[in-house]
Amino acid sequence: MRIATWNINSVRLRQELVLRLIDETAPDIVCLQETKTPDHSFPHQPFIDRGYPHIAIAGMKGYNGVAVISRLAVESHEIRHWCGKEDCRHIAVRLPDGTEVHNLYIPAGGDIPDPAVNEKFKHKLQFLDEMTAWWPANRRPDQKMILVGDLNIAPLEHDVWSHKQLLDVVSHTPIEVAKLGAMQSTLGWVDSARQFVPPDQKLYTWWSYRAADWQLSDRGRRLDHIWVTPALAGGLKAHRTLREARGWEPKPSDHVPVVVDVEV
DNA sequence: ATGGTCGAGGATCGA
Repeated sequence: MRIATWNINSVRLRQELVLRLIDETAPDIVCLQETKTPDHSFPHQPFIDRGYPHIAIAGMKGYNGVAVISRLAVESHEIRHWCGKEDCRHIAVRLPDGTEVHNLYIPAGGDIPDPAVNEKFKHKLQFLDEMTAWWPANRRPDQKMILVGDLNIAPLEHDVWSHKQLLDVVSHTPIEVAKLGAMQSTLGWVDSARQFVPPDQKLYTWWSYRAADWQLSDRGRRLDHIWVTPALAGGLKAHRTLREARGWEPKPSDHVPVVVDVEV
């Protein structure tokens, strides 16, 4: 199976770019985050026409939103809620063979890395805590599962352009990294990109819109991830981070797709 | 140290 994840930052504005990803990489399943549209205005038809008729979405007006677009049959889907909010950050699909794909958009967390003064950061940490409790209570490491999405955390030193300068910047603070690590440990989730790109090598999936020249400054972060359970880890075959998509015209997302091949 | 740019939706808010 080939699976892709991409924070698209408005699926209506960038549906042509999603089709370009499909044409260039031929994934079986595409997971999107920040679709930013209610379900009634999600653009189903372009994906159906491309051979991806199995679509599961959880959208809302203006913010967040996740979608799974598949050319493989999907047996069922489930929209999950966290922190008492219905804010469209998690949709899971179950394939006929029992494999589950969990598509996540973890809260970004605002600017100030202090839960006492920043409600958004508090929400991010609580979201991680709730998920960390949920996985071992509801799923087993021997179940075939893929967790993808914009996790809004760059856990490793070389997942950011400057480890030192980002230690107190939300997305790379020690408390977030520790909580993401705790969630990863619950089922022994394997970080697929780092199975192919050594941890001492820089790897990013996001570059700010605010840079004058994203390529020149190259101040990126690896916020987008594909994890698999131990049951699938031995089947990992390939990984691509599509850095070039940061320059796709006319209006690139600030995130790029990550694509993984895994035997299921 | 600061400000820089996007998208949604029609003023700010969130990233």
